[in-house]
Amino acid sequence: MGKEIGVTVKKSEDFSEWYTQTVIKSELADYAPVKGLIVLRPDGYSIWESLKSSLDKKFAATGHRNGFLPTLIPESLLTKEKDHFAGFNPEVFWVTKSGDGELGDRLALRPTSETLAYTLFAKWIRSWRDLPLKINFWNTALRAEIKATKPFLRTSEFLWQEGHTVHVNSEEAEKEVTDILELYKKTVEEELAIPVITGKKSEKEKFVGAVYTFTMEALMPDGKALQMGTSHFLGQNFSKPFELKYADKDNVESYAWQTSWGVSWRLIGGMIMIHGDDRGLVLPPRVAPIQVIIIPIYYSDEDKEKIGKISKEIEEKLKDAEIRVQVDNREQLTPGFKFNEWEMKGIPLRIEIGPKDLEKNQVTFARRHNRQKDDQEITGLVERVVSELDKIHNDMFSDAKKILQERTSEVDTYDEFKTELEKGRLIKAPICNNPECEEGIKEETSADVRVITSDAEDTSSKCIKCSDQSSMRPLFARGY
RNA sequence: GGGAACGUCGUCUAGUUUGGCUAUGAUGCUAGUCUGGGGGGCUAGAGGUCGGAGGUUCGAAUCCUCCCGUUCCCA
Repeated sequence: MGKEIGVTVKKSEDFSEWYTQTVIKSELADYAPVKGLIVLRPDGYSIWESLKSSLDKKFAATGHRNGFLPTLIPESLLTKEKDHFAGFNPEVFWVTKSGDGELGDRLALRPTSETLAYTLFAKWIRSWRDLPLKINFWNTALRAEIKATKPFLRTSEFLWQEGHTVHVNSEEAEKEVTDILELYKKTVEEELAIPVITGKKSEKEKFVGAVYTFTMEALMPDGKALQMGTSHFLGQNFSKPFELKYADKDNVESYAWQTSWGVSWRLIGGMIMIHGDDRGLVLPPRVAPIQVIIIPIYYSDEDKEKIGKISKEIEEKLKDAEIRVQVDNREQLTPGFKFNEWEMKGIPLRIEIGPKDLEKNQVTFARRHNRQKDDQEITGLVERVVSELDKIHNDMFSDAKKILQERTSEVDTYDEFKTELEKGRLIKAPICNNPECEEGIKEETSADVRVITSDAEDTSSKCIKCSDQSSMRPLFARGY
């Protein structure tokens, strides 16, 4: 009876289907009429806004300012840095017409903004006094996805932010790259309760055009790793073709040093996969559009009035404490229906208020992440809600962290590697410097080097592929 | 990159094999009523031209062609 309102498959049995149903049924997003595009509904957009505001505060505190760039980039600009363009070329959408007329120079819908931004930066920067330049853009990027798309994880247009900075020297730029990575890690852990592993990308997996790329990776329940954010050291790879030069204190012209970095709504996809369960979404409290849902329960008109009043009072008090709270006053629905609906939508804390509770001057708390219920005195309720939400966040984070640790393996042979990979593990394994070994492993197992952690150096082991002396012990996994 | 499945009221769906009456049922929606501590009951009502375009035919949701979109599985 009406069970199909909820998610109809188990997370552990059909992960892909579970994910799609959870996204659509919880009303975070819906499909757009064009292939590969999704629409963010208010609950989904609200989560994005929370992330945005948290990041904006941190960006501002570290001296970054926001700007806005147009969506269209002329072909001549996009192709200026050859490797960079080659990396994006197959995914670029082109605009070739305006009305009935053909355009002379066709225009790309930006797959990323480096070339456009750096053309402008070159105009704006004259002297060392103009540096550092630290700008961030909240926008969308468009990349034609040929492969099967998935809401939030792979779509042809996605929301993201891209930061671009310009510095006088390499040291300052490289510090920016690691500072941003740390800022991202903090945001993901503190807002989304997702534990990540940070480090470098391999030469093979780095951003096209970058000198090197830092990444943070999270492990999903199906054993695949999800890249949650990247921070690139661009060196002078772009400043040279874009003539991004400045006069230093001795009035000598030098090419500037650059970084770029970004996170996208993929973070929301990661959050859904990591925390969700068979009943649907489980939202981390700090980004939940509604943190507390109050369900009034009553039998008689008299109770209805009393309970309505107290629900309203509690709502007001929680609002004063800046908690995102809502009373579910819908009269046509039974409490049981509401419980299930809000659980599917992942609301972290539910407060039930009924006649039995009122008699004892208490309410019932029901937590989404572990489904525990207990009674709470009405006196001092606001403080307890605040601490409960923090506790829920901490529980969710430590649970996720425990799982990540349990699912990280260390191996020394290719056989063990393959066995662990089939178990859906993140695997630490020694590899040599020869790029063919990394390539070969990817071809044979479809696992790649996800991240080279700062402690990954290892010259005393044997490469799992060729048995030569190893150079490092990075983390491998299959990726999204 | 390869393979498979699918598209019919808001949602899930019957009907397609073998073309033929007013396109089936449930759920949701609206109104009323009784209810209400884990997806309520009853009564009445509204809601679809069958993903789109073309074609075959006296007649197409059903057959053919193309297009659009979605899902799942394997590199």
